[in-house]
Amino acid sequence: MHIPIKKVTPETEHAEIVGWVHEVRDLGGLLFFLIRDRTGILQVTAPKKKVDPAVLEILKTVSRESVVRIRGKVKSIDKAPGGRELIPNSVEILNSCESPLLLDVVEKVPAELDTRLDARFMDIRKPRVTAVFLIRSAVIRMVNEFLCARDFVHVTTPKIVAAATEGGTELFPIAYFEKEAFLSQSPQLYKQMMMAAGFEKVYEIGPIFRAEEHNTTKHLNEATSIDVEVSFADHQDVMNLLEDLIVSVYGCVRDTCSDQLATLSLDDLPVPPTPFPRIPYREAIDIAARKTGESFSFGDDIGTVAEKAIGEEMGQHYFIVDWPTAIKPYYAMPHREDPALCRAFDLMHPRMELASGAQRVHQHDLLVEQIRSKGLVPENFAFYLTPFRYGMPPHAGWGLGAERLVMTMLGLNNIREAVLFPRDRHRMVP
RNA sequence: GCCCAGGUAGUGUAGCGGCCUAUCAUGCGGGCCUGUCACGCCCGCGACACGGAUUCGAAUUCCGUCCUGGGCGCCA
Repeated sequence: MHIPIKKVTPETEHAEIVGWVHEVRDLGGLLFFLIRDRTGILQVTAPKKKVDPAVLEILKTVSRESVVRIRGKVKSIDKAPGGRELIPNSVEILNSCESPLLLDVVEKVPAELDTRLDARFMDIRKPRVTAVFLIRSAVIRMVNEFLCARDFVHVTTPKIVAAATEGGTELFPIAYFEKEAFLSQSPQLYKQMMMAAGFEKVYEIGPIFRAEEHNTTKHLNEATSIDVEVSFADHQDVMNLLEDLIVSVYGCVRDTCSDQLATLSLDDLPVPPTPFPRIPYREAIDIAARKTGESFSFGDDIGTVAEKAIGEEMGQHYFIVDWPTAIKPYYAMPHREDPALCRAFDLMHPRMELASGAQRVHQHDLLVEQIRSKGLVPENFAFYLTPFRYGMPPHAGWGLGAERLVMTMLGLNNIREAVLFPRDRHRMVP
């Protein structure tokens, strides 16, 4: 049986490995092959005079990125990468690879993102890209573990929805038999209904769809949202939960993904310092005004320039709290003493927004009033409002963008780097 | 959606009216090489997005089309 390349150490005697031919160096009397699998790279060394001529014959014909199985004797040697190399006894080409390659897996020559995404399967073979997705996998696993450990119920809510009820963003219309339906922009309404169902703590990690024609490095038309909703909790409670989650995920990545972090030259991944500052919206726009020289009025949304300026000033993760009720969704709970402000918050990384959440309105009549004040028609989503008349507990929650979390954690320049097959304004394939 | 910048071998680039039979790197094919690790050396292969216009002459200027990147807006 083959073993992962990472498990081949200077102490190993014999090994069988399977993987891709990463690089070939023919020195004449000596052949070097670098064989790559998900876990690492191993040098296979073939001195022409010492290896079986039949093995040599196969080795001489194998093209880069072909899939091979190699058995041999492991030699401990300082000169080889990782202090060990494999002297082959047998070589089998499981599938040969065409040439030229679609892009350079060894990264001697860079490839543009567009080229990379067209040949994504091959792009992902690059150790640096593999590392990003192994870390992403670890992040998602840790979010699951973190929330399970706190008695959260994992739920799955529909992605095909009947109406554009939530407002805020454009939705993708789809044909649903003889009716029009939409792809869900967020599980918001459903996770709130789960509060009425009595689950108390729910989470979902799933796709969300936004039909915005944006063209930026931090937006996707299909993204992954980590959504949480908690009964008998307020905005402060769920902010604390979110902060704990972020710190915990960073810590776990640092502890369990050291190989991948090293591949990305991020050996010292800093865990964000806590507590994350909570700055009121008014203070945030003051900072933006001071840093940019532009003027902002209460009720203005925080645009890209302001967001950057505030992020620069803060220099770490932070929350913006006490948002104007007018620019947050109807389900955000207004402050009792000042209804112009609400119990909504955004979690910010210096580069961008990561999450937004709020204590929700749980009183039916107030919710209806707020829906009307946003110019929406309550009758259009009775399915959502009904539970509020039959014992809806007070609750709060948030939604966190998984891609943005990974992107900011690893310092990726483009959010597309954090998605296997990104969907943007112009790309549906592959 | 607006604005800007682009599309040159498989990949990444240089060239920006005639010195272009188009540069360099990588790759691929052939040759030499026993410790490479971006192996090295020699020979060769391979490209101006598409359509139109201007011009004696267009990769280079202009118009249109398609495609891409970035900034902003919108949005999370």
